[in-house]
Amino acid sequence: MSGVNTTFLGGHATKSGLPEARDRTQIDKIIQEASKGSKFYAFQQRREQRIAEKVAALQIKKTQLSTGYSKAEQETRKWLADAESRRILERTYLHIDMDAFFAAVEVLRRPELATVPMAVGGESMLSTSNYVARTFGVVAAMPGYIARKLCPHLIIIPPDYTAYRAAGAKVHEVLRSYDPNMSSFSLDEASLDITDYLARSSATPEEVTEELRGRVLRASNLTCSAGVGCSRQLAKIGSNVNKPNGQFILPPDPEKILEFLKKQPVKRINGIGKVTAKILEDLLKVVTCADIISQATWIRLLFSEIQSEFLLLSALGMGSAFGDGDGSERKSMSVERTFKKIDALSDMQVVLKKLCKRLAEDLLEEEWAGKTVSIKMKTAAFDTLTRAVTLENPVSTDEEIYKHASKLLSKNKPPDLRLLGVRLSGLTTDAPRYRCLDDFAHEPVERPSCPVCTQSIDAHPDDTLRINEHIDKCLVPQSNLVPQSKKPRRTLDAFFNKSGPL
DNA sequence: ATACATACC
DNA sequence: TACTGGTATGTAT
Repeated sequence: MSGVNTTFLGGHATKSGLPEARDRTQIDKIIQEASKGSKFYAFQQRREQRIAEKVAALQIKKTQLSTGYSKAEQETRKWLADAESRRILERTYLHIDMDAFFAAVEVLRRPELATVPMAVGGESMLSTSNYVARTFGVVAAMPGYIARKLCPHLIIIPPDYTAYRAAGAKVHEVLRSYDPNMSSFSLDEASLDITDYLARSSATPEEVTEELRGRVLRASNLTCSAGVGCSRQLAKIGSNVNKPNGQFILPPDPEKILEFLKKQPVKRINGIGKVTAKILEDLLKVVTCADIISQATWIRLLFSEIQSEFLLLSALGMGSAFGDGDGSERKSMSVERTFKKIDALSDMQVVLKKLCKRLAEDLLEEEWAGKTVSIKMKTAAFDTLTRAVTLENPVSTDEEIYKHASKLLSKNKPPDLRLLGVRLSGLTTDAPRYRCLDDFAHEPVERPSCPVCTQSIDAHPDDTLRINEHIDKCLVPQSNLVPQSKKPRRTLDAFFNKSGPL
């Protein structure tokens, strides 16, 4: 093993293929040189080692299971036939992927950037690059300083999310006219169910997609690529086929679908990343979706049921891709920051406090509270540690979150850190508005007492509005006209702030 | 419930 | 000099 695979160094170009000014080996060499000797490089080496061990363990498992293979093969055949019989071809999905989105928005403002290598991001990380930069091997998720080694003339533009949001909103508006329930994964990608639209319009999917892309272009001055298929997953894979500024229509025909997937590398499947792709290749020589089918028995024998079912269904083009379902509620909220290495607990606490404040602000905006507080620590060597506590009652203020987070930190303080994060999960919306009046009437409760006048307040302990009204009156006795805070919790928080840490 | 790993943009 | 941040989910314990 000569060095870390550049796929693990942020250099991989699984993105759309343009002719490259430099060939792949040359690019890989430059990335290697730029990374060698860094802590990050060492970390990736350890990571690759771990993956190699995992593959070795699976290889042993494979030899041990070889006697049961033929029986398992019968079952696999049955499983595949059964799955095939349930294929759904009736709905039509369209996946939209904006071309080099952030970079394209920047080009709108500064057209001269269209013809020079340019990327959006910072010295430590790039979000995207334009197509000129890609010919140098400069891609998203690559550190800016490495990108400069590949392309010394690269122009790096700091991101302007406000502009991207505005551009994204224009695009979404167009998309919603094709599917009002359109779900967008991010600013630059969206999945539409266009079955109803097609039924109404009597135009072909090709025509509708051309028209849609034309409308997106006119509304935003941005180009996009589109894929159409009978599942969201297929539509998404298809959107990559004729990128940029192109489209691909996959007919709802099982034979055409399988023929299309045959050539697709497994890495194209949403949910298969570089680790899974490497394990599949090293263990079973699986590279394409067709390989998944031909190795289906081993996949079922060696991987978990969830994992193998996902892989096989995906390879058949029947995967229920992410976003297929609900689109549901948020499950957690978190904040994390990377910084120059720190060693002292007190410095860590200062950062942690800021993170908690930020998290509390974000929580307040959507009125969430949560029962599980977690912290995430990344050492200077890039090892990640997480620690969590689950509480009796949901919390939402920075003081409460910090109280638990800092306990977790001091109990587990690593020698050094390059990143800290706080997360709140087990979320509930903390407003008492879902309680009906009956709850208040029947529950025997203790009256809360006022921290100012120390008298008991004639209100339920959850009734922060009335409690705050009372406290406000005590705090400002000369005024009868107490302006009602829209966010009652704030008043109480402000009152107790003095006793909080820092 | 907790820790860790993988994935996506 | 320098390798993100936010969210979800799968796996193992």
